Amino acid sequence: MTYRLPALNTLRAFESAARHLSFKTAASELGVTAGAVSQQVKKLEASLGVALFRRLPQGLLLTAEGEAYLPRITRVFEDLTDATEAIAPDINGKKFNVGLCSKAQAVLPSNWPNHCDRLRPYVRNVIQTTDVELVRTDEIDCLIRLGGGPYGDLALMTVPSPASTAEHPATLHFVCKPGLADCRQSKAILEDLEEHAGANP
Amino acid sequence: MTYRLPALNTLRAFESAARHLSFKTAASELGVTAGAVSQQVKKLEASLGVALFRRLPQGLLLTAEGEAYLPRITRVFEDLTDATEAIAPDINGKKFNVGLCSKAQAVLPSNWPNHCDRLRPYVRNVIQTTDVELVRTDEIDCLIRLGGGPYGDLALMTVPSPASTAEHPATLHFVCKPGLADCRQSKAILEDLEEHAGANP
DNA sequence: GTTAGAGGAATAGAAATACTGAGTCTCTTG
DNA sequence: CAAGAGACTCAGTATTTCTATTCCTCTAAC
Repeated sequence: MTYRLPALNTLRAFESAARHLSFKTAASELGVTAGAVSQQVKKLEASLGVALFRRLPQGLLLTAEGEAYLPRITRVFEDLTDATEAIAPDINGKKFNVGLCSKAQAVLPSNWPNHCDRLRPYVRNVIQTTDVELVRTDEIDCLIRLGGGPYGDLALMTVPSPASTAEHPATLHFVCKPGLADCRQSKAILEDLEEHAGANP
Repeated sequence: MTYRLPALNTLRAFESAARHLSFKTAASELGVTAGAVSQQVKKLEASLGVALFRRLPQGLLLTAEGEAYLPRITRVFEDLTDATEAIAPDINGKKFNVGLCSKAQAVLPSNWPNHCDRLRPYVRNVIQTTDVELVRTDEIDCLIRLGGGPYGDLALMTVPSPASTAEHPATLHFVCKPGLADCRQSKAILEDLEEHAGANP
């Protein structure tokens, strides 16, 4: 059985762009530039011989075909994710090595991340550092700092810290590679930070 | 939602190799060399951190993981094919432009391919030619000849011709690009050739 | 109106990826 | 033992993809 299919990578660009109705947002989700997404989508449309988006000056709209295609493609990616996790659980389930700077540590519960059970499945170990380079080299999966930056090509998510005052503004920075920005581990940690930041005595 | 997935092209290599339990056969199905398939599969295994094949001197076997993965990946490709055909019927449904050499014509029903309705959905038109180059340039999708070759990088499938005798051995050659070798159109035409070759008065 | 900002399109060049082709190895077959 | 089949490796090449920049259109604010 030969499957005559569009280039598979172009489908990822379409799926993300269609969900967000924005090439720019899709680009940041995929960790590439908007131009790359635009090119991939165009290539997909050309290979299908069908327009999937309507480009309006205000932004994107899906055509009828794009509307019909999106849920099925999303479904395919979900199935693929499930199938892959079934045989290679580590691909999404691995535990994070977390970098934590001492100033950030100061605004977190003293035994973080063991203050409760929630982060246990997601965190392997925590090392004390402020070095963003360790994220780039994969020695740690994410870095939590109190302010700082900029971080260049890495993804930054912030959590307002209750330790922040008018005189001493402070925000927790969660830095990781773009590909990890939206995974379970990052989400769990961020959610926890949001809840517990400032809970320190 | 960010999907953390293996490189999608490596999945095609795996799917094909696993179905055939042969890198070489998979390679010819995909229209590349065996080395390319081998590399792609290895890359997939590395990214999953799981061995999918056992390489025995006698050939390939699937590991338990590969065994579990194959049907789900096949399913994903089928779903993808269905979804794609739903919005872009031409991707698999286009009609072939067929090249037919006069000698081959002589062993086919006189009004082929209109001798019955079966090929109507698959054939747009037929031109008389023996020029393989037209296949390479996409001016025709397949070429039917009585013997000949070799055809280099193109795919060849043969049908024994009843016109063949001990003195004059003859075989119908069906030549197309590798990617079209296993599609519906090719299958329908080949099946028909098999049935009707030699049916000419 | 004019101006600033946001988002998409187009392009050339750079970077990453995939493919080929030749040579090697092992096992099977005659 | 020789020949053949199939998989692996490696270097070089070809192709694809991405970036970075520039341009364009429309919207919104003044």
